[in-house]
Amino acid sequence: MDSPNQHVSIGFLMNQTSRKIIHLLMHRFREYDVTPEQWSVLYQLHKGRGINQKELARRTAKDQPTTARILDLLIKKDLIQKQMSENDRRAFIVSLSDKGREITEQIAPIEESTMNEVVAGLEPKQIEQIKQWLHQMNENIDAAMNSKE
Amino acid sequence: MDSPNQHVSIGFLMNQTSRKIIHLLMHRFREYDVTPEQWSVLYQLHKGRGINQKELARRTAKDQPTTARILDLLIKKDLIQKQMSENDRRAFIVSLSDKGREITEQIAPIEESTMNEVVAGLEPKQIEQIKQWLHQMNENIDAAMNSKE
DNA sequence: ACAAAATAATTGTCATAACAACTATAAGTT
DNA sequence: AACTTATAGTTGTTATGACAATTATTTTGT
Repeated sequence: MDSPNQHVSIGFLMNQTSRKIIHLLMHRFREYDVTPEQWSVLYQLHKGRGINQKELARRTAKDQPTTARILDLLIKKDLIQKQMSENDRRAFIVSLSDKGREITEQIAPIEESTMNEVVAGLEPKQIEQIKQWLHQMNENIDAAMNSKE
Repeated sequence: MDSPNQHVSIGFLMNQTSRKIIHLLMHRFREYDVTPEQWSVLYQLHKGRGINQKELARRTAKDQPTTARILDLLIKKDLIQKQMSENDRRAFIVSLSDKGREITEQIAPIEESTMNEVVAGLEPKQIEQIKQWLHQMNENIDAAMNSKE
């Protein structure tokens, strides 16, 4: 706990904090045998129906292979199912199983209260401010990636 | 680019931003055949001499197995070397090779300018503010992990 | 001094993530 | 319609990260 915070790069700190959040969520979700990344997929499926894998990958900000592998695990656990799209035989529509819906609804409040613990001591306005700055950084990164390549 | 930023959890956003930063750095470092995580190890070795693996793991905020595996890769690339500690025959002292030092010094300004691009549009005071809030979250998470387990 | 506990490092396993290559299907172009 | 290009999804490879178990050494407690 020396925390020489001033001399640490913001990139390093963000990476560290992000990993710690995932780590904490993993602990809190452990009894449901669902990881935070798996939960982010379940959560998107709970919010919006009739989504194919590509769209799901976009909404969870993962690439398609990563999404496909998470879906494999979720199918093994009987939390979701895939059905072939009627319009496009290349695509699959992914949806929650009954068990998946049940678990998602159980985990949602745990995720919410855990994230409240993470941002304890910060005002709602400050949290909105961080989000706005993070969004700005995201745009900067997109611009940097596009300019150089 | 729909960016419905208000409805996205701060955990999700931080994770996404953090991954994008790593992704951008990876591109910028690619010609040196060094990943951002490998670079964080090289950087710590450049800052402080005579460090063993455990201490290096602490300073890079990685666990020991992850650190050991990164070191294996860096040894294969001839960027570092390990020597047995004289005081403690369980431990190894890790240090940069000449090639490692050279590459580290070449990459350092690239990392710095890339991170400047990432935070473009943010005032130094705002960046300090974010770091402080991130630090606060880190402490909250540590407290949460310790209380529950 | 000796047994027990702690510590430094490694190895194995699984999940996530990026990237490239591939298959199958769809959309476009002529 | 045939040919080309684009798209949805999968699979393989490598790196990172968490965790558990193991080995070798050191420290502690008596």
